[in-house]
Amino acid sequence: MKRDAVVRTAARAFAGAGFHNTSLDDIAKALDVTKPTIYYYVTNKEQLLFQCFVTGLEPIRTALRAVKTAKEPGRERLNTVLRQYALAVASDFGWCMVIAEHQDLSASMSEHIRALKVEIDQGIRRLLREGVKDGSIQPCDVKMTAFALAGALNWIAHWYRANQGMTAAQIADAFVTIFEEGLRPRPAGRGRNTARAKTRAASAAERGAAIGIRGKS
Amino acid sequence: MKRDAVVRTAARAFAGAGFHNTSLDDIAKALDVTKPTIYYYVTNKEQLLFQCFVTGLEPIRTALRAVKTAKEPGRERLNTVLRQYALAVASDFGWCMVIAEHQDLSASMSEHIRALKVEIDQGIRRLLREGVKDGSIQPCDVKMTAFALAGALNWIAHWYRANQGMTAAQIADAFVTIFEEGLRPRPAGRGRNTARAKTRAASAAERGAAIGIRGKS
DNA sequence: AACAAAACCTACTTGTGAGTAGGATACCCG
DNA sequence: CGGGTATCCTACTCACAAGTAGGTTTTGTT
Repeated sequence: MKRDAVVRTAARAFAGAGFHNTSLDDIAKALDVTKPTIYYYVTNKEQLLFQCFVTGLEPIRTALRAVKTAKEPGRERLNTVLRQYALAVASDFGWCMVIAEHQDLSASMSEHIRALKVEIDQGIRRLLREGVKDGSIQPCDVKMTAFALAGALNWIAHWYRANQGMTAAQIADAFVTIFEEGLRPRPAGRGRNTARAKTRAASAAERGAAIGIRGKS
Repeated sequence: MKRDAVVRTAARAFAGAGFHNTSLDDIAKALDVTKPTIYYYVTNKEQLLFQCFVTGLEPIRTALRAVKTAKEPGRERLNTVLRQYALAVASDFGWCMVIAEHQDLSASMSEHIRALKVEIDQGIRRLLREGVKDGSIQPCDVKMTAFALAGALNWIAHWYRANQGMTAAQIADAFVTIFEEGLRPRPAGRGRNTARAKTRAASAAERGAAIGIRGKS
């Protein structure tokens, strides 16, 4: 559907200049059409953002549903979701689903979005709880941990640019490792992933800011 | 200075409705003055945002400078900075320093902000490297770890509201613990913070979304 | 009191961007 | 070929918010 192309183009435009700094004329120009054409496919600028939102969130919801029936331990299932999460955030719609503010949406759409986010949040907490129960995850403050995970992953949308060094999948792996291992040194030799722990020590002293300005990564 | 009150009020307004959804008339009304009065204290709407930015970032920079001379191991120094970071993000200026986009600033100011952010990022990476070197931090991908830390902390600005359960300091502690321990279970008994590890298992099954909608936390 | 500087106001201009009216062209199906 | 539908256009309206012109009040100082 052409409508999808409109939404995708809008998502890229929003990600590039921000929602309020992107006029519908801009989007139209990127599509080589005029503004009324956009309105033929969508009713609102608001609805456009909403669509980006939902489209971006969808793969995460799917992943959450998928692991619900899996028989792996909680941590593995969580990791699966986190990887999909990272991919989604690094997609064209990542910016919209993460940065877009509910202030820019009407009450009803805002509530809809909120519901979707709550669903994802609860799904992650659920996996955490189950992981703790089956012993694959360290006992922890589930709520805060979910916030930390979501924050770290969401933030990817701020700094990730495609075709600049790492792929989204590599980033996902790196993050999973970081969250699994923790900063405090673990007794070496023991545990099952000593090998992996070694590969990840490749730290590059490149320039760039973790805080969220787009520059050299 | 009254100018500070203007900036602080602006910060709160921006945090509440977003930069573009906040008119200077709004800010003026919140201060019980009129728009031209704002322009008496500040030249631009842009400069207003810029000031919020710098004000919010300042305590983090200070903390980074402070730990530079400390003699503690890297992990302890990093934790100190992370705690200060969390406090800053949870402050009135948190939203501005985290969410505000460089798109809304002129080239020069944007560059200025970027420099400050790079400074903080590099400071964190430095602490990570030093921690790895002195053995207080697990070998890891320093760049990605800095991104994950910054992301998790920055995200606090999206969901934290003062006077709703946790204080900023408690959140900071929770996050530090999460990042220190990691999700993968550690061999019990050993290590120095078994006690702390117990206290943090207090997970409450409250409702709310980690993704960033403001509701019941 | 007198004067100046600081602080603040009312009443504008102006640009921009969302959204619309109404019409033209292209495409499809009998 | 003819009529209907889908797609897209030119040319507007309109509201809102940033920023300004120019004046008034308040405050401090000698």
